[in-house]
Order: sequence, then C-alpha cells, then structure tokens
Amino acid sequence: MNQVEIAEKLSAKGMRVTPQRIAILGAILKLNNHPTAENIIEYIKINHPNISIGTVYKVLDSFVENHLLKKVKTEGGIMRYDPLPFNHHHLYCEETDRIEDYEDQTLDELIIDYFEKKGIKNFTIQNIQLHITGKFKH
Amino acid sequence: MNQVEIAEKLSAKGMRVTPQRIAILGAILKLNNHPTAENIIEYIKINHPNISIGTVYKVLDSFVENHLLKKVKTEGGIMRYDPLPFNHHHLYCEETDRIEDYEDQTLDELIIDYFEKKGIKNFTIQNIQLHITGKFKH
DNA sequence: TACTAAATGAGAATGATTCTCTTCTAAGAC
DNA sequence: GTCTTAGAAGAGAATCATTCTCATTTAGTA
Ligand SMILES: [Mn+2]
Ligand SMILES: [Mn+2]
Ligand SMILES: [Zn+2]
Ligand SMILES: [Zn+2]
Repeated sequence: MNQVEIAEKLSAKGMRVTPQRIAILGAILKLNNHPTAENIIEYIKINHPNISIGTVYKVLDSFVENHLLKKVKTEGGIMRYDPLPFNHHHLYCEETDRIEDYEDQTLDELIIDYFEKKGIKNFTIQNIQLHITGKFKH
Repeated sequence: MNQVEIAEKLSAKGMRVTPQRIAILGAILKLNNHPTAENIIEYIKINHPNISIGTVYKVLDSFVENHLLKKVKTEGGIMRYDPLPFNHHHLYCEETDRIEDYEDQTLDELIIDYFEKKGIKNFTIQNIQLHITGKFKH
C-alpha cells in the first residue's frame, strides 16, 4: 500500500491526513511483525526525526478506534499493533518475538459449529480467538 | 484448600513456607477471578497489614516459576494470576473485568485432531489456547 | 487567504512492576 | 533447643511503557 492509498484509507474513515499518520500506518504494514510502538518510532525516525512519542501513541489509538488496526497483547505486557482489522488467529513463537497471523475458515467453521451445538452455560459468545504457541521451523 | 494444604503444596515444590506465601496463594484461590496483584494485596492487608508490594510480586513470580500459577494477560496490560496451572481456555466478559475458566476436552480433541491432519506450514504447535470474548448472562 | 477544530511536539506525570539493599526468618545441622 | 545461613521479606527508589498537559502548528473547509 503506497502513501496515496494510505491517505485514501484515512479519508474514507473521516480522519485527517497527516504526514505522521501516513508514516505510522506505512511503518506497521512494512514492519509486518505486529510491531511495538517503539519498533514503529525507530523505523519512522529515519524520515521523521522530530516525531513525538506521544503522537505515535495517540495516532495508534486513533487507528484502533477507527478499526484500521487492532492491539495485540503479549508476554511482558508491551502492546503490539496488528494491521489486520478483522478477526483472526495468531502464532506465537516460543523462542523469538515473532507473531504471525493465522487465518483458517474451515477451522473457524468447525469451532463455531461446535459451540452452536454445545453453547456455554450463562455466556453469549461474541468472538473466539486462538492463541497458538510453538516454534517456527527455520 | 486450607493453610496446611497450601503449606504442603509449597514444600512439595521445595519452596520455603512463609506466612506471606500462604496468604498470597490463599488469596488467589479465594478471590477466584484471576486477580491482579493489587486485588491480592488489598485482600491480604486485612490479615497482613505490613506486607510489602515488592514481596507480593516476588512471591507471585516464584509461584509462576514453580507452576503453582499462570499469568494471564488482559486488555490494558495489567497482569492477572490464574490458580489453574494446566492448560485451559478463558471466557472474557466484554462489560466487566470477569475472566472465567473454560475446560472442554471434547473441544480440545476436535482442535488437536484438526491440526494433526492439517498442520501449520513451518510451525510446530506446542499449545493452543482459546480466548473467548462475550457476555455473561446475569 | 483566513478560520478553526483537530493534530502535533515537548516534556512532565502516571502507575504497574522491578530493583537494591538492609533486616529478618525458615529450615536444616548439631 | 540453639546455631547457622541461604533465602525471603520490607522499604523505598528506580524503571519504563504509556498517558497527560498545554502551547504551537496544520489540515481541511469556506
Ligand atoms: Mn522462530
Ligand atoms: Mn458479566
Ligand atoms: Zn494479526
Ligand atoms: Zn484460568
């Protein structure tokens, strides 16, 4: 996604288009490993040496609010950001900090069918997310 | 689980038995909602008014190390503690801070079977945990 | 070009968690 | 029961990711 496409995405959400916002969304798409705010700042500083840390956090929040991103919790409590705004699963590498997306409609249907039949007592399911830990083969 | 049973559990793990440790493990079992460190401290202060916050964190870490507890990440990055040391799933209430355990062997088998057949390219699965969000019916 | 609500930058504040260091104590040896 | 000592607890400072405040700048609109 280039800068023009990113700008269009922001406009479509009724958000103002700023150089900082374009850079931050571009960084997340480029970095492609559910980056932390710090990862993003480090990456952006090359072209935006004066960007403020507070701005990065505020922009990230506004993206989450506007469903351009989702937050991802990790061990250690540092927040990471996910450019896939729809529901999907994650593979967590045990040895490294890599988090990869896992999408699988067949599996989703299997699980949804199971819960439609069985249900959970006193609970209405809104969303199911798998947190798959393991190791990537190199 | 009474104090003697908790003390035995600590001894069995080769850990020293202290009044603080007994109180903290007792609190987590009693509170029964995957409490935060703060929840635990508040609860314990009744009988242990001089307990130090640092001690609570250190004790919790030692419990996690010794597989008496597991950590649970939540929205907002505040850590919570789980008295079930084996793998299980969680129900997250959208409206409140309640987290309930969900165990379901049939579901686990369904999912394990699925992945045994299909696998994930370049990834060895170690563990699968469901993060089920929704609403509790009151 | 001028206007204004919204966004940014700089730095202070926050707050959960960790660290440091001194004092205390649980558990084994005698 | 007393001694010994590694390990645990207490007090408070430090850390650090994130949030807040407020003065300045800017995007979008007229
Ligand atoms: Mn790896
Ligand atoms: Mn509820
Ligand atoms: Zn993702
Ligand atoms: Zn649990």
